[in-house]
Amino acid sequence: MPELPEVETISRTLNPQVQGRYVKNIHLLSAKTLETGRDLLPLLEGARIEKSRRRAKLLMLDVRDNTGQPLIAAFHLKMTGRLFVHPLDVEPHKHTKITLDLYPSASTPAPESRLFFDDVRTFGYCRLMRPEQLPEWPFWAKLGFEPLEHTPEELAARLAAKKGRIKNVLLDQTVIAGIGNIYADESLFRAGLRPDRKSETIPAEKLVSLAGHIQEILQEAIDACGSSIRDYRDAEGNAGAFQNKFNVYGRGGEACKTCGSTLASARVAGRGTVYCETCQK
DNA sequence: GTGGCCCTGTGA
DNA sequence: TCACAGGGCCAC
Repeated sequence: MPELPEVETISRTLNPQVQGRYVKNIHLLSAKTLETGRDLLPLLEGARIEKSRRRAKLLMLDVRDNTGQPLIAAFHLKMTGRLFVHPLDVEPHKHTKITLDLYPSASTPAPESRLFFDDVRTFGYCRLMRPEQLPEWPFWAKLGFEPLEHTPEELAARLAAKKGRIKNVLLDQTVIAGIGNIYADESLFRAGLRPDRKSETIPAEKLVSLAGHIQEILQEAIDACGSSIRDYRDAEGNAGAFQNKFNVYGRGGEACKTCGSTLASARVAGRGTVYCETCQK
């Protein structure tokens, strides 16, 4: 469930709790959660976390390993992944995949807190890599534009270059990165476009308008600290508030907030999709 | 382009 | 009991 605004919120709330901390006592409770970098794991013991950041839906930890070399831990939370910093008396549970202790300095004898990676559905993963290995990761290499770091015109040009149903295009991470099911549906509603409308039938200016709505909605969601449907929480355990502003997502069969007609439910791009047949053409 | 798969919890 | 939640990947 975490999409761009949720991962951005997690990164922002996680950063003050991990920045400059030293890592020890790493516990990998689920071997498959660490997709790559098993060989690099010993270098994390005593490593220093430089900062947390986000690219697409990936939460990235920039680390300096115990030999002083840069290392990257990239987490994909998929649907139910969570990153938390807990007090030391919190124990790992059934769905805890990774824990590591955080020390305020290299010489401090006792840890101050513990970072948890929990994931009920176990689709989430962590990849431990050298920075120079990032381009060799196909998913990373193919990631499209960051939607908030380009103009609507630039985003629209990307959208125009990809044929097919517009919702499929929005969910394609190689076109624009970071949009998931929620923000795809919400953006299309604001832009007045049906999710199954073919992108090649949409006029250029309408795609620019859609791109503007995508930026607007992602920014509003970041300002609201994301959307909490059931699982999502930020790194401090707080729920987001943007779910209260949904126009369509999760509202199939309810009244359109604009025109009052009953919102339609469908399957587009293999995902549950809600839209208004009156407002979206 | 579409649908199955990974996986668990939830709600009808 | 079973459909559904769905990101990304893979086979068809």
